[in-house]
Amino acid sequence: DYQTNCGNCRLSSICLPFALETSEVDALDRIIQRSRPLQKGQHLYRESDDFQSVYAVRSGTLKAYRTTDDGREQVTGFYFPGEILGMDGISNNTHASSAKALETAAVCEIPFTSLEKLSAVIPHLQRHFFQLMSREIAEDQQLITLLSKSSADERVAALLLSVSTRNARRKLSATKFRLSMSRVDIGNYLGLTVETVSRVFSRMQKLEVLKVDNKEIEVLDVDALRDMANVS
Amino acid sequence: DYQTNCGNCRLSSICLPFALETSEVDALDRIIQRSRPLQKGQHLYRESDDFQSVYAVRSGTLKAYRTTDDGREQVTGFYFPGEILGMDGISNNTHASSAKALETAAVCEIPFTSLEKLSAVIPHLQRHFFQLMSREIAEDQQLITLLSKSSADERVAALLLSVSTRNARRKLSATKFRLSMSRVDIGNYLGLTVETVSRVFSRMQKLEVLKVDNKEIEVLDVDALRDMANVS
DNA sequence: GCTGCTTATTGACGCAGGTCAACATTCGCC
DNA sequence: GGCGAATGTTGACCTGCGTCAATAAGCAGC
Repeated sequence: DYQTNCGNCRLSSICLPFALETSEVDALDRIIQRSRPLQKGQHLYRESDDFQSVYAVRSGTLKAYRTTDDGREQVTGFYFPGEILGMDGISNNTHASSAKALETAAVCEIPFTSLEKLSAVIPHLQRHFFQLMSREIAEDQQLITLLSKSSADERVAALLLSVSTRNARRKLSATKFRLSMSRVDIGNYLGLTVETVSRVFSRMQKLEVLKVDNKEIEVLDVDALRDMANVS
Repeated sequence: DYQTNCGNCRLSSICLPFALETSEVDALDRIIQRSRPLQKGQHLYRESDDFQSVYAVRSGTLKAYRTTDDGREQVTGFYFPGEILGMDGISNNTHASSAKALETAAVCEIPFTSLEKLSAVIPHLQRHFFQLMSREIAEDQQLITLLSKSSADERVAALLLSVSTRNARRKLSATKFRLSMSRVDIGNYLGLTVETVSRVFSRMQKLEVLKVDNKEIEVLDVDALRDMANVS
């Protein structure tokens, strides 16, 4: 099958609580389903699908988005390997957003009822999922602040720093990476138009903060980028 | 003391899972702490306080906000009776936002470690808190969409409809109510300036969608308001 | 390689909402 | 009830980003 188990998964440090014992990891492993990879553009789930599972990204990137009442799309997040998505579906037993692969991607499916049962007997696991959801709330609130208060430059800088940090966590380069999402998706996520995103990239390149070659990004001056994002 | 228990609380339909048995409600009651009311302007908790508890609003209104790196404030939510706040603190054992009373307000304090323990033995309760957190995520995502895609008119209309709905849930008037938050807070929450909020209210009044008398709002034409908010 | 299609860049222009300023109203406090 | 401070309203002006349009660069399929 597609990958043996959580015990030898190098993403488990991001995805699982530290404190699990081997027997507990095995129990979790038994409920997790690994299926064949999604192709670029394929959906993992769609808005208003029945909610069954949450998903951990094994490889590739996904975007989550919801469709507004007037038919437009709002990207609500990007998900990288080790990150978990689908938790917004728990409240109504219906997915509140859709999730689509931005490139070939593999996920671990975690059936939620099994997870609940297991959580009741593994306190660390229950705690872990409470924490994951809480983190998602805190992150959404940061995005809210970004959308409500920041300029185009600040928004783009903040996204780049976020991608950079998340890459570092997976032992990838924090300064040189490929953006798997299109400019449209970036703009949509940040509440900007494609044109504005493109202009910000150009400006940052002119200021020698970035080197931009289509989706390949190199951060030349992290401090300057931090300044632009207004973070300490 | 301040209110006897959850069993006879008329907000329990909003705040608790339906399916709890009497003995389970009693168990919950035993961990909940009810203290004296907060005065207007008083804090329930502050950003970076140790996280101990989540809180259910018993009466009054609170606002949650976080302070940005450059010292400005971002209002992330308003909390009405029956609603639960503080869940963003779980992930770091530190509150990610501050909560302040907008008027005299009473809350039930729910110590989180006790809640976790109880959740492990009352499946409905565990489920309920997963759902509450999931709902918070879904609501934040709606706000994200609002901030990212909507005009000033749409934002204000959406907020008014939200307040209206939440009033209705508590058997209060859906069309005539007092906004406990200031124009500054509304603007801050919606990513608008006070002036813009004020102008939108004036415009809606001129269009006979609302009657505005300072904080007293009467919705004269719900359908028009829904149209302005772009919802079906 | 070429062809058509999708995605990205750049420029010119307009407007929704921000900013600044003056004034009005409300509210807490004595 | 009166006073001062905080909050809300309205107007005039300005600007950052959206819109529209033209062009360029990637990319999949043949």
